Amino acid sequence: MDYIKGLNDRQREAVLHDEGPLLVLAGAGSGKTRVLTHRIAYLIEERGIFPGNILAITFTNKAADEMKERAIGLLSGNLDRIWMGTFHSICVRILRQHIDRIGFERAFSIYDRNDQIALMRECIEELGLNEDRYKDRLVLNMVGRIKDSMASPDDYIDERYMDPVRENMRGLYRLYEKKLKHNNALDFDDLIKRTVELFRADSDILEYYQRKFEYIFVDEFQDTNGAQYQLIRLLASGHRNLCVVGDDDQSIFGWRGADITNILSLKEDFHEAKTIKLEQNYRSTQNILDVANSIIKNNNGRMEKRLWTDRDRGKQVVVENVSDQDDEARTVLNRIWEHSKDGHYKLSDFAILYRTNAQSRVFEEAFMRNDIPYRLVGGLKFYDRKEIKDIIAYLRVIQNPVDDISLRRIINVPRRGIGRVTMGRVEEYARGIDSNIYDALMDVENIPGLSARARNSLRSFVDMMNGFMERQKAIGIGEFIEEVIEKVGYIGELEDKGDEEAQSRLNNIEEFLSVAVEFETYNPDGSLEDFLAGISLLSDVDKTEDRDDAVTLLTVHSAKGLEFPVVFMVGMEEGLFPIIRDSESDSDIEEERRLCYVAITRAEELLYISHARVRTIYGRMNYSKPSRFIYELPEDLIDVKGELNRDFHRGFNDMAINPNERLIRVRDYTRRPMAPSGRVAVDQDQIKEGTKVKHAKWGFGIVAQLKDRDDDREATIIFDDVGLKRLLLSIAPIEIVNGG
DNA sequence: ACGGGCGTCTTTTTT
DNA sequence: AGACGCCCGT
Repeated sequence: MDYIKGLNDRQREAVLHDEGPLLVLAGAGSGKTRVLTHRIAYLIEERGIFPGNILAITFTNKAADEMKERAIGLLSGNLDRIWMGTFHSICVRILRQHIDRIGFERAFSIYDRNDQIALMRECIEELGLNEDRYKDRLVLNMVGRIKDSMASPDDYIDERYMDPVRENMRGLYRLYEKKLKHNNALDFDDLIKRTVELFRADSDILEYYQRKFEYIFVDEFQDTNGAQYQLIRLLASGHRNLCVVGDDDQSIFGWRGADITNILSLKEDFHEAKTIKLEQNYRSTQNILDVANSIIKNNNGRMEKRLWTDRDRGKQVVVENVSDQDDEARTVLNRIWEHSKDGHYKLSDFAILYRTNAQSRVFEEAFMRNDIPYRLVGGLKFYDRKEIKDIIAYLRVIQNPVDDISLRRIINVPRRGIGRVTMGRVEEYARGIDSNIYDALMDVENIPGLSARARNSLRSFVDMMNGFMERQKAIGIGEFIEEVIEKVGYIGELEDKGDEEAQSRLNNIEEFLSVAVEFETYNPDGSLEDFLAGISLLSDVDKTEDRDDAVTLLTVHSAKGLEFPVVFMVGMEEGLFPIIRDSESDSDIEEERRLCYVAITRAEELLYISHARVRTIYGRMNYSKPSRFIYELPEDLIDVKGELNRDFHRGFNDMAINPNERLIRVRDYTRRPMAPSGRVAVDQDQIKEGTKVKHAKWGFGIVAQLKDRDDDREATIIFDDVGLKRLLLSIAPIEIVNGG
């Protein structure tokens, strides 16, 4: 049949796999998308599976679209009914149907990182906690990780050892959850967690979906977290036709809760799973693959895999030593010029990969100066612009009036004379009637202490919003949004201002309108909720327009799953890539190395790696050494331009990583590998996140975060008196405090 | 209520 | 270096 034409043996085996669970370990560029699309087509055409009974989960919406398109190319029918999308969008789709079953309303808002921060700040303030000691982002990270693993705060924090700090942490978590509920809002983590909760709460709903999804596919399985795994496990436990595709070497989202041991869990929960390895690479030259292999082999506990290709050796990988970031940009531009002037490569064949978003700026400037079109993935995002966020906040309030975070954002934008004092009174009243701001506003005549002026402003604001809610039912989304922007006075204020910035804001609003119109065209029945959810669940890659012919600038994380004929890996300096927070500690080097591996394997034909001797960070000059990863490259395969001092870095070889670390690693978050014995100051096994400790100098504190170091563990501890500190457990003079 | 001036912190990576 | 929040003067 057509579905297996041109596939290698292993790929064919995966495509034709009969019933039951299947684990495809797919090396970079080994044609996994091909396997997925062909298998889907095969199931539909040959096995007569109805597309609506297939669920395929991808990492970005773009990947879903691509997969859909490619599968359609193999089919005679269409794929309209297939469920294909990201974890988050699939969950939203389910929750919009059934979330009332677990006490939310179907019009729930979806909170992004900024909304989360705003909400957490409220919590910290409301509990009267010291903002220096309880950093919103740190608390949020903790909360997020708890949610990712499906644990509740009470699972996480042991009742027997309560103390003020721990009590506060739990209080914050609880208040945060309460506020989300109060605002009828879900954060990103909730989208997954609440869906699992829904399934656990209502077996009828679960059974419905278990029966519906006869075949389930999960792409990029190595980057799923605990909650996502639970979701898959629940859904797949009926038909057990679960096909996951992943590569442990490309696991780069550990910091976000991704748990590579899900692969082990899968083998336990679906013990009959068949494993197929894809090792033939169709993307890169042999030189590039050798370079990639020579990097990744320095990691421990891998599932052994060795990429090979029958393609040519190709050109040598070039390592460039440049003086600073401007020199780096210049060098890259010259290379691009060199390779594109004879028409051999198009601009869209080039990609610049960096470790942190901040590095894009120099390149943007260089491209702009030289009039070279580029497209920037991530970074300063369109949807992060103030004016767009304001409009979205309006729409959210119209959709879900109890969303206080959004309401507070726009109640005085544009200026309506509703200031801090007025809002203080309104919110106090809202708390008094145990309700939301919007409810309070509906009751504006009864709010004490308002000036007549403020009362009038509030009244007309509510009237206006009520009007929108009615109006929304009557007309299409594009027209509706245009009306909102107009009536709200946003355009008027900007036009009055009339400077360059205001003009660019107006243009952005114009662009937002065309997004809405486009949405309406493609989704004639789409609701305002669908529109808003669609926007908030876009990944950076999704948000970036495919410009005709432009160089792509993006982080290595964003580049996952993409490929380019020519790749520039820039900023390959110790401390930046691998990134290291402070001079004392290195972060998880193995994940950094995997990141490096992902970057290298994006390249098809040419790969340039550059490192600068001087880099300006925070406006300060820093001398930097070449990345340790550069020294892991095989000498005979690289072409070094300029000096590379091999003695310089010899020290890194001594920092060998405990070879057993990977194997010891267990999937229970609370159990961690022991550090090597000999210089253990405290029984490390006893120390968990949440453990109360006493430090010789800094007194009492609570462990907020634990991280594995090379052969040690680093604890982030919040001390009662001195606040946040980072310590290595093997040498820190701390002891565990029992009781309360 | 609002805008300007000054001090602070930042940067890991993102659905 | 730049963004952001905070304080103060209008």
